[in-house]
Amino acid sequence: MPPAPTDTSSRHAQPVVIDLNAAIVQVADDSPLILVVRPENGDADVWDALPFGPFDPLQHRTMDIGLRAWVREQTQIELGYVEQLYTFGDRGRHALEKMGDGDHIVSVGYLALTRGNDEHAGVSWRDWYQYFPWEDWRDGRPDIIDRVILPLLQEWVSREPASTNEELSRGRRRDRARLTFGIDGGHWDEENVLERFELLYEAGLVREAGRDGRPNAVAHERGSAPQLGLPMQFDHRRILATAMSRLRAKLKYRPVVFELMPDTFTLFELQRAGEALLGVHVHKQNFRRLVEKAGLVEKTGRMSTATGGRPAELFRFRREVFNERPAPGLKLAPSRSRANT
Amino acid sequence: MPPAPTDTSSRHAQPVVIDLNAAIVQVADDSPLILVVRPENGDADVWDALPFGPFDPLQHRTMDIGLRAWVREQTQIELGYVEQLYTFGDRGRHALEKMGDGDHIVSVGYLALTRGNDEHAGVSWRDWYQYFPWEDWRDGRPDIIDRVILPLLQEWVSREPASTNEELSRGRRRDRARLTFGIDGGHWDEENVLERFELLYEAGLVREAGRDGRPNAVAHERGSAPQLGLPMQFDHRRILATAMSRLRAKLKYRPVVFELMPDTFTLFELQRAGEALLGVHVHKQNFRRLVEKAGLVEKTGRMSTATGGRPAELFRFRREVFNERPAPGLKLAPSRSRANT
DNA sequence: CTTGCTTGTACTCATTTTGAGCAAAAGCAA
DNA sequence: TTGCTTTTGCTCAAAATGAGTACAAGCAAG
Repeated sequence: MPPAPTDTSSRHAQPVVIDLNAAIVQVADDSPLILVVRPENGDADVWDALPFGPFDPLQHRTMDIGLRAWVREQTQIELGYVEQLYTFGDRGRHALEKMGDGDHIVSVGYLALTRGNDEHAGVSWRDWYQYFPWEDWRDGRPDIIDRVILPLLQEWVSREPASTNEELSRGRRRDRARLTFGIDGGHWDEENVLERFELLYEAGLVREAGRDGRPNAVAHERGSAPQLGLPMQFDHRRILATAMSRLRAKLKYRPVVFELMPDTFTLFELQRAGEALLGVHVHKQNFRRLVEKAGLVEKTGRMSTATGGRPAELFRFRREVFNERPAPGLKLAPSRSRANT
Repeated sequence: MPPAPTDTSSRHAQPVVIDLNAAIVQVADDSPLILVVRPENGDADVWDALPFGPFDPLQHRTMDIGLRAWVREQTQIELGYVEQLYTFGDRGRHALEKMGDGDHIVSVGYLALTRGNDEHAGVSWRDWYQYFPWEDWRDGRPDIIDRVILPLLQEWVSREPASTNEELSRGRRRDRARLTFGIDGGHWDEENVLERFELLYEAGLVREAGRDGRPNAVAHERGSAPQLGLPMQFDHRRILATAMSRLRAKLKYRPVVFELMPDTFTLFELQRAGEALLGVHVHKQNFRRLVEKAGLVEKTGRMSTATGGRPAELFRFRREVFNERPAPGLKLAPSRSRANT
């Protein structure tokens, strides 16, 4: 077998430790829930964290296996769908407060889906919109956007440094705000969760931004820092944002919702789950047309009477789609009008 | 600032070394080229490798920066677009031949795009279809598929173990072959580069599969192992497959082709570049309708006479699209008929 | 300097897909 | 029965898509 062609002289680079972070998602009662580790003593100064654990290549052949192992240990949860998100060297630029020169940590973010699971010592499920209140448009445009975010972003836009290196960057801040938050004429794209969070971070509007020396100008001027969603430890809210973006995108071209659904469900329940994740409403009749035409579900013959109106047929996921064609997802297009729930 | 909530008792996990692997792509003369490191002495037994280098968190703040640094050093190339692909613990299951228990390597794959660049000591540009001959459908279905791959896959399908754990896995192999290679009735999806490579790997049909003890049954029975594309060192061909999949997908929803184009170009040149990457042909008139309607390009007023027929207008990329809407890509749908080139 | 060859560019047209609304069906409760 | 609620079936216009036809504009050979 051939030897490595490039010389490996610089192979004795700083050894690092690998950390696996998991955004574990569940949907219950129309709410997307995320598993977080919370301070035992209810200390409000201690922020929530995503569960994480080390990766030991000696014990586990792959990182996926390692992830499943410590999640099982820490939380008793057996993960279903698992997908790698992104790897940050030294937790990316969202560095933690201060660490010795000794331990360098590379963290790998994961998205994992699971069906209904109860709480367990030390961990709890939280609606992910508590961390991202501006991402839930199911009851119309969240007013935290107009009340808090936009004014603060305006300030940030107007503080744009006069001369920047890059020629084209004039009005760059304004453009980014318009694109990500869809203000004046722009369109809200529910997939841009990460872009929006990064914008808020750069603008110094989220609590986490205070840590790495970024001047939280706006907040300080006002004396009272606005709280834009609950903060999380390290760069965990960023990882959660990545997970949300990825999941919202994937939903549309791969049948991942079903990983979050019980065995049987009504079409409307399925729709609600999708909407919970996307944070928008879709047109009901078109939704069922889509799902049925795509052959994603099949009737069970049984009915659900818990609807409050006409009983609904219970469906189940057609696993066969995997063997038929490159399995599609729910091409959910948010409905403009809120007419048809 | 808050301390980590989960106990970090197991923090002294095996330290590892981080390797960054880059799939650096360029398009020239209708060929997608990939930068590889080749044996100095022309030794045929030494396989090509992707350029790679270590990541040292002490020297570089982020992995992207580290990547750019050693690429510049090793190859004099200044990378433009860079995107992280995937991280393998211990190079994933495609382990290298044998390594001491000491050094555990985690490798992070990257996709990078660059405009025309010349060769340089130790590295050279190769058409990526040399590694994946079955992926180029521009001159119709490549006959390596019918001549070599399908017969071998048939054998593999028929060798499917009679009783497997999973209930549903009867005929699993047949289904996978049908889905990924689009045989009998299936549809060829040019994005499934990785899935196809993994299938061939599992079936023991690529040279790399021999290394990790997988019985290369078919090849051995026949005495002459068929060569399905050029092999690469380690799991580099897998990384390249990942890069191709990602790039082919991204092309359709983000304006990444332009990272590979010269300053000005004709619409047909743009089309050829897209086709080279996708490995399929698209309908010419519809292509220009798409590109112009999407506002991706603008006229320069100048003409190109190098067309061989009527001179073509020269266009340039409209950078403003980035500031207008979530910048779109070329929703290239392969044309069924090969009528309109 | 006209004919033929090649490629660019402008339109057209049928089919599908998409977004949105109307209306009947089927349960429950007053 | 009469409302009220939700499910489900269907229609319809607008937009997007796939595939042509036709003509324009250069070059080269005769």
